[in-house]
Amino acid sequence: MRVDAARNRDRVLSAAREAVARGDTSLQLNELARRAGVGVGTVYRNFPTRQALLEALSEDRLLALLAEASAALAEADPSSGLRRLLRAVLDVLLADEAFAEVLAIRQEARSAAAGLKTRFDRAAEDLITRAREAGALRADVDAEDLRLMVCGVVHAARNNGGDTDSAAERYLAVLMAGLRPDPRSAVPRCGTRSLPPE
Amino acid sequence: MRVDAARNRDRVLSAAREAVARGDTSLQLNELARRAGVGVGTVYRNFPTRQALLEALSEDRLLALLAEASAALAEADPSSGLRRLLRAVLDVLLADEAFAEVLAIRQEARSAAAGLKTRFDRAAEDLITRAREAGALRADVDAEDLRLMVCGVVHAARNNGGDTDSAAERYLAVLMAGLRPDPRSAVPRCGTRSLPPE
Amino acid sequence: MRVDAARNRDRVLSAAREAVARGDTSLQLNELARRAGVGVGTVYRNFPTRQALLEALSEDRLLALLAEASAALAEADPSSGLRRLLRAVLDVLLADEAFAEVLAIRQEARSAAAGLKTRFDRAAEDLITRAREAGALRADVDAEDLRLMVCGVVHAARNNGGDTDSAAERYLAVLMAGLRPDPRSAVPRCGTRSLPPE
Amino acid sequence: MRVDAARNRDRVLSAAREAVARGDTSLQLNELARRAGVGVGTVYRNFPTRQALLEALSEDRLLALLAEASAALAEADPSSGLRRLLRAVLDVLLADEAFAEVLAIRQEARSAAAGLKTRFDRAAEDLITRAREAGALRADVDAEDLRLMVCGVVHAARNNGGDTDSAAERYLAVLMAGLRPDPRSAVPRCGTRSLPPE
DNA sequence: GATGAATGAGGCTTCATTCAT
DNA sequence: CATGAATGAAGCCTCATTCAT
Repeated sequence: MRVDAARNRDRVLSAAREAVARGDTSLQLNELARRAGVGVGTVYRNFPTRQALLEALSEDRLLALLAEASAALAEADPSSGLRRLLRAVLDVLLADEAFAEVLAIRQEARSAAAGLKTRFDRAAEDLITRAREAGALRADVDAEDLRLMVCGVVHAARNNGGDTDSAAERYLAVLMAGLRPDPRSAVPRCGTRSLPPE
Repeated sequence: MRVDAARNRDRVLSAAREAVARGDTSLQLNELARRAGVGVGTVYRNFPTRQALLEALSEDRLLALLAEASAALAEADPSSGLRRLLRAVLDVLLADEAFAEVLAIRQEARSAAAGLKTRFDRAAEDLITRAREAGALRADVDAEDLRLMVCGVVHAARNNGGDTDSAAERYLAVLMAGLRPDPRSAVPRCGTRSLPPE
Repeated sequence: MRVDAARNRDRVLSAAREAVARGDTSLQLNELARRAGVGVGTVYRNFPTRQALLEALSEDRLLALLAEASAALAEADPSSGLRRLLRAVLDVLLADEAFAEVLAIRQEARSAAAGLKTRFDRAAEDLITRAREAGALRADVDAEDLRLMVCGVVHAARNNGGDTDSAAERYLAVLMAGLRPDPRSAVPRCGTRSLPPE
Repeated sequence: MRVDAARNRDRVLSAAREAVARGDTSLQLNELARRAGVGVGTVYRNFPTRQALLEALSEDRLLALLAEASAALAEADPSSGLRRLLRAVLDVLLADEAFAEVLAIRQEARSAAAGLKTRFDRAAEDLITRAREAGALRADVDAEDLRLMVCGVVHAARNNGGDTDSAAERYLAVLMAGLRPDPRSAVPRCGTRSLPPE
């Protein structure tokens, strides 16, 4: 019966993913059960609350982002590593509207997703430290800030009247530019290397 | 009886403002009627939908921001004028959580608020153009982008675990830094103006 | 509309009384609404909880019992006054199964029924004191005790396999006999008036 | 495997006893299975209904009461024998809230508990007859009446706002006093036996 | 205009029972 | 025999909106 149970659980998750893809992030457990062709009780057994379902949906995403963070850390250039990670977060958020809730909202529960999020923040912190030491990142932002600002970018882009993706593109560019340490405060003298060599 | 009607409308608006100030942005018309000491029907007559109420609430805010835009345009320095406006928007959004919905969401209706928002965007556009010509602003953002990005900043700050205001402060700093034209593309030369010669 | 509202309220109460009379004391608000031919919301507006409905149902009963208590107090013989009241309580409980919940359960809410119950207990206390002073009632029971013991009598009688009423009759007789002060402790001497004159 | 089955059954019973001791008499079979560390199916096999479980739980109690009835019958004084039995019933009921359901409710099934209850009633009947003949018990109560009245006493005591045990104590005293034959009908004479001559 | 009672669809959740493994 | 996942009817309650007065 392990197999059956797993299949049902997957059906629910699939239905949820489909709903999110359709742009319906309400994730009503009853409705989901109907769509998944499964009893309400089954949904409730697996995911007692919408939040639990949301977190289950997010685990894959978080694992992918963790992998991305590792890859970013493996890059030689701290700045481009960081850029890569922010991009990756942005892409996931654009693809999965519901995921923003998990990434933005402060988790209270002791859950797998909360753990992964913490691990992700730690990985990001490593990148951040490295970038900061390389002079590529301003001093007053930490992993949580970055995470939330990317969420902010997506939030803004989604409300844009035109193309969400291209808006996100531009807003991310603004964010990344804004993350460079302030040249005025950092290297105020002309003739120094405040710019990368062309 | 015109007076009575106006007073009732005001009562509802007051109750709504109070609710928002309390952090309750659900603005349930029934509940509001109760708090305002007014029949539900009265609320519905004046504000057929939550959205209508929201927009009514926003008119003051939008007028204030319009005034702010004028003042900003009156400033000598284009860059500081722009900064001033962004700050003002941020402050209003921090003070009024519901206002973000009006500022961020694409209006459909032919409403007073929609008109004011358009006027605000136009005023901002003036500031933007001036700042861009002064080389203080990157080329790829318009008034809508700015508006939405500030909403994004507030969105991010509100989800910050610590102090919302200080987070907003930092995020706005990042945004403003990011809005400067990319020094790499600008071919900056020591002692020259920061814009490429036309 | 006051009239309409009152009629609806009464319909619900009637439906509830009918249900109780049928022996259904579950008083499910949805079901009641259906039977009363009224929207669920209407029931919930008038009686937010089953308990509230129960108490509303009880008010008549409690008023009747209060009147009975007055009448009992007006009787010359303390003992027969008390007997009369216990009988009255018993009769009401036999006629209305749901009423036992109100009479037995400790009310927490500030409700009309709670107030009436308190008033009833006070009235009973007067009877009790008088009977006690007349040597017709043992010293170790108060109004609450009497109330609960009559509930106990009904509880027992309802579970009797035979005729509930006749069982109640007998159990009440036992109770009333048990309430007389213990002749051994009270008037231990032969030749005194421990018995009423024949 | 017979051993396993028995152990499982015992686990369920233990869990049920524990629940009752905790004051939870709902005895939900699912919940019980979880607590007992046993599958739901196992619970259902052993106790198809809550009632069945209740009766299984009661067998010990009923056996104990049967023993008590024998002991009471062995006492020289009919009156004190009866008192002893009522006390014992009361104590069991106070200790086990669920047991009242078995003792009070009319059993339908052909069950072990029903049989024991009948045997108990028969044993009580012996005591009753003896007490009646000794003039210590009124004529209009039988074993079922006594059983139910003690249930009534517990019912009343549980609803008392103060200490359940002390209330039960008092109510039992009232019951026992009430069980004595009515002195008025007995034509009592000073110095004579309290029974009329046959 | 104002009132607020009425409506009832809609969403949520539990739990007794079954049954595939 | 044991397991425990699955089921879904059944109950609960809210709230946006209408409409009789």
